[in-house]
Amino acid sequence: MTECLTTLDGIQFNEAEEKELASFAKALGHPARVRLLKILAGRVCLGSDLVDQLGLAQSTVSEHLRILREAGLVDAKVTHPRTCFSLRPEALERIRQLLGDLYSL
Amino acid sequence: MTECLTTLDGIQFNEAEEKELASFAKALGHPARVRLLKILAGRVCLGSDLVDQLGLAQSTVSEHLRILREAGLVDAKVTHPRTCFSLRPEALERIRQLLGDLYSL
DNA sequence: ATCGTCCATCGTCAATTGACGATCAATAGG
DNA sequence: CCTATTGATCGTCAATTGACGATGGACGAT
Repeated sequence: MTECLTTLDGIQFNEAEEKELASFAKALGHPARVRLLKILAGRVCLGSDLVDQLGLAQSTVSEHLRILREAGLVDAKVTHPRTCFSLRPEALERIRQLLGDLYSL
Repeated sequence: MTECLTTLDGIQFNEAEEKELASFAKALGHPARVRLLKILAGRVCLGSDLVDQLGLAQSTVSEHLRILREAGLVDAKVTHPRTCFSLRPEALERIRQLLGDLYSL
């Protein structure tokens, strides 16, 4: 245990927030998912012309959307036979907040 | 190609920025790395008492640090036999900017 | 020159991820 | 009831990740 410039004694970790941020980040950690968010940021809702936009197989896009939904970044409203996907801006705001907590404390 | 609430015609993608954000996010996408950043946010520099803090094997911590360094989130200055790790706040600022571009455009 | 310390790297293993085609479920419309 | 459409899910495969112990390299100090 060598020395640091300042003590390490007083650090308290917020494991919940660490996991929360990591989980958001993981969901964001793929270019296709970033692109999906970008598309959904502009327009309110989408069917799956998202598939056309991404040039990936339908099942692949569906999987990316599932990840984004599970992370809370995207919302899906089913109005059969279509599903409307939308961005959840609160989630992005939350990420910014968590990032802020990270290095301005 | 079904209908969207607004057109999809005019979207132009910035693939470089998408990859940049995804790459940052990927590096952030693990609780141990978030914790490392949290530690490095508070103090200027560290040896590897980081290992003690994380409770992971030295090689594992070293690997997490490598990922953070390669992503540009962390800086390492070698002053043998120690290495000083520090946060690169510009990187976090850049992430916030990329996030902002995502949903306020 | 040797030793100890610190950190990176290697090899390995299990687990997860990303992509795909194929299939399934639910509904609207004929 | 049948069909077409949309999107979720399944199974599979290769590739990547996360973790570890072991090893190696670079100093500083003895």
